[in-house]
Order: sequence, then C-alpha cells, then structure tokens
Amino acid sequence: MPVENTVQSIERAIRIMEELATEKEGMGVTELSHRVQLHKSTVHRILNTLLQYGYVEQNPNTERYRLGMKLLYLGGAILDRMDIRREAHDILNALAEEVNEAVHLVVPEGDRAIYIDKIDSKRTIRMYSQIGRKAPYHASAVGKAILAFLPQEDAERVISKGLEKFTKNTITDPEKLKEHLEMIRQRGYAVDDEENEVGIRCVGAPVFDHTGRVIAAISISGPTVTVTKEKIPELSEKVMESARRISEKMGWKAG
Amino acid sequence: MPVENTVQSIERAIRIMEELATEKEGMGVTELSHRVQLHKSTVHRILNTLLQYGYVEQNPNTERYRLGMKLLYLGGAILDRMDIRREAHDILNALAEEVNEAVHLVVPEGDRAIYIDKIDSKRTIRMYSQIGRKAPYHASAVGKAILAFLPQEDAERVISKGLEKFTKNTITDPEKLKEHLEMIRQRGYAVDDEENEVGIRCVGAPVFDHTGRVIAAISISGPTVTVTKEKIPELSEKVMESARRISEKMGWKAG
DNA sequence: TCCTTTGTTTCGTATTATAAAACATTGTTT
DNA sequence: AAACAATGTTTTATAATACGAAACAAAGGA
Repeated sequence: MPVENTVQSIERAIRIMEELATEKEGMGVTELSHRVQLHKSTVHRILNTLLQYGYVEQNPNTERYRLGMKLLYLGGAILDRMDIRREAHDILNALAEEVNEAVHLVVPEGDRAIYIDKIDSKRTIRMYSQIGRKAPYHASAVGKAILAFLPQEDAERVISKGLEKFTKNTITDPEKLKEHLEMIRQRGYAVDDEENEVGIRCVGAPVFDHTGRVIAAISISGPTVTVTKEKIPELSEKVMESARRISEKMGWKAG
Repeated sequence: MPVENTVQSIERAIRIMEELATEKEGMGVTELSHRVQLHKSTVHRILNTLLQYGYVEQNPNTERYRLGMKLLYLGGAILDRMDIRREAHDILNALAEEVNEAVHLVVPEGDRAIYIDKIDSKRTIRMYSQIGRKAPYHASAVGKAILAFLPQEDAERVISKGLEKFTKNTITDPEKLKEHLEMIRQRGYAVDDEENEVGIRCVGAPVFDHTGRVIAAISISGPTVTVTKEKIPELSEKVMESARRISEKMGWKAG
C-alpha cells in the first residue's frame, strides 16, 4: 500500500522488520525476500543497514536474521513515558497472584486497544499474549470496557467501521453491540466469552483518569477450562476493584 | 558514520527515531532537523513515512512528533522470545518485595549489558532505569557479575577496549579490574559502589544456564541513602539466592 | 566431482530521494 | 490592522541514491 510523500526504502525496511517480528527464530535472506517480494540483494542491503545499527542481528551459525535489541531501547522509551504502566504494575501483580490467571493492561491506540503490560499466570495451560499487540475493541473484554465508556461519537466511529467476526460468538450486529455496551456501563465490567479467540475467556474493567475519561482497561484472562462461567461473578468483582484502585492512582474521583 | 552497502535513507530514519527516543514529549520538525542536521523537508518526509506506519505519532495540538506504538509491537516480539524473562519475573518480583528496592534483569548484548526487565521500588526516592538501555560491563554490578564469569578471552576483549571513567569510583585500571573480578568469582556477587552513577549503589549476581555459562545477571539497585554499605551483606545473600533460583530454572546444576 | 542452495558482492543506470523554494497557518509585535 | 516571525507542509527539477541482474564464495549433499 504505497502512500504519498513517503520514502520507499524506509517502507521496505519497515516491512522487513515486521516480517521478522513474526518469526522468533529469525529468517534467511532468501526466505525473507520471497515473503516481502523484493529482490534478494535489495533485501540483503536493507538487512545490512539494519544490522549495522542494531535493529537486526544475525546468528553467525545459522546465518539467519532476527530483530535486534535496539528496538528494545526504542520500545523501552515508549513504555517509560507511560505513567499508568508504573502506577498499575503492583496492582496487576497482586491481582494475578490472587486469581492465578493472566492479567493485562491495555490503552486505546487508534482503532484498537494495545497491550502495554501483562502478568502471566503460573498455570501449565496458559493463554498467549504479547506486549505491543492489539485487540479489537468490539471483541475483547478490555476493548469493550473502553468502548462502553468512550464519548458517544468516538464509540460510534469505531462501530461504524464494521465489526469483524473472529469466532461464532463475536458480536457483529451494531445494535446488539450497543445494547451490550449499555449493559457493561450498568455492570461496570465486560466479558469476552470466546468472542475474540475460541477457548479464551476474559473479564475486563475500565480505568479512568482525573477528568473522568476512560484511559485504559485491565483484564483477567485465561483458557475457558480455568476461567469458567461460574467464576465470572467473583472475577468481575476483583477486576473492578483493581481497576478502581488504578483509577484512583490516576487521579479519578468517584461520583 | 557511513558504513558500506547501507541505505542512506534508512540510516536517516534510524537517526530520527533515536533522536525522538530522547524526548518524552516529542519534537517539532524544525528542532529535529537541526538535531540530525538534515533539511527540514527531508525530515518531514521521513517523519511522514514513519507516521503512516505507526512508528511515529503526531500530537494534533502541539504538532510535535514522538515515537509510535508500532515500536512497542516490535519490542514486544523481542521480549517475548526471551525465555529467561518469563522464568525470572516472579523471582524478581518477590525479591523486590522483600528488599523494597529496584530489581533488574540484564543480558549480555555486544559490548554492554542490556536491561530486559525491572521491578521498580515503592520508595519515594528511586533510581531511574529503562528497559532496553545498556550498562557498561566494568562499571555496573550486573555487568561485572557477567564479566567475572565470562570465558577469559571474552573478558579480555571487553577489558582491552578500554575502561571508561564515569565517576571517581569507576575502576579504570585493567589490572585492578581483573583482581576485582577474581574477588567477585570468589564471593559470588558484585557491587557497583557509585562506579556507574554518583549516588547509586547496586549489588548484582550472575545467572547461568544448563551448560554452566553466564547468560544474565540480576541486581538490587537504589540510591546510596537506602542501599547503604551496611546492608550489602544482607542484600548480597538475597540477590545470590534469587540468581541461583533463576539459574536452576534455566537448567543450571550446582557443581 | 558436480550440483544445489544460500548468503554476499559488484556495478550500470533507472528510479528515487533530496532540498530549495514556496505556501499555509498561527502567534506575536508594532 | 498590518507586518513580522516561526512552524509545519507542499511542490518540483535533478542530482544522488537504491535497485536488481549477474557473478561470486562457501557449504552440504548426491
């Protein structure tokens, strides 16, 4: 998708890095050039550039390339500017300890919610998640918890872009979603009942700042075998309590 | 520093992103073009490219540019491939809780040690640190803890590159450092006594893998007013115990 | 030994990125 | 109100750069 007034070679570098992000063990030049549909020597030259600056590293034995640690520096700078991450971390830790499931913190980012912190569960059967990844607003507990408390015109804009179907449980009817969001506003928490991913259930609650705006959401997430429907009442109380505590740390006042 | 067979415009994009990483609140086009010494319209075009792909974002009110969340996705992919981070996190949390100081996990990265996880202390007076940033081997507790257990030729290579002076306490004499590393090997822990930064003291210990190689280090770090010299014996025991537990999780066997 | 495959290097030139100039907008000063 | 200053954004001729085809080097397998 070429965009106007952009630098093509930078776009190519971006494509290459994003392709490398999908392969934990890295990739060779030939495979990568097939994937991004660029000539092998072009890919090699771009990789060499990224290699010189630490954005890519090469395994000397396998000669495969993978993302380099310099991206950690840049990502770390972003994490570091997020006050809410600092404020929420202990509360998330305590919550994860208490319920023994994965716990996540997300913030709104464009048309999706982005994971900015997580505490993994200690169970053998776990769900997979990754900082920096995004979740759809309408199909995730954290997304719905944010959507329910966004200003109406913002929520309308999200809904009007269409509600993609991820599983047979995903809410794809705008009217149905709006009713659902009203219910979330009444209850104070949201449930993703295998709407985003089969076999995963999440209970989420919104976080507010000093102006009363929703700025984030947290969730308790796990496989449906451990996050059962019977547990929802208990988990919802706990996630709301933690969200309230984080909100207060962000300057929110009840009422 | 131009390098051969590199793509100049990609290098420029990298320089721009790294400059933006130094300014939490972002920067305008004009300031940025002064800093990277490129024409304003060139900088603008590169920024626009990065903007389109989420690597940079622009505050609509101030028009300032800052790093974008896509870097969090790439950084998250790197964090996610690190098994040690997953294994160590709970142990680090417990340690931080126990000593009420900042706790860090670092791994070797080229000629420095890079921070890949941290637990901040709950005290009012804290030290500043950031995931993705690097510490010099010879002047940090984590660095020295790794250096002391590296194969001799690797340690020699590090030392032969010169020992930069950061404070009046920094060890800059190669012979003195080698004696110091021997002491660390005997004791099993390292101390950074305001060698990297005035007012900061750290106690670190190495982490080993199943082959017996040093693969990481952890530390307890804080301002000298709370991490006092009197506390070093106690803190060293605790940091070594935690490092040993992480080592075992990484497959290390004593003996 | 020959063949295949992969990563790396070379180099002519077509394409791309540059940067100077102009423009649009906002805030400040006279 | 008009003039000025400063900033971000757009336009465009062309110099510079990036591209990609071809060749090369090395390793592994038949």
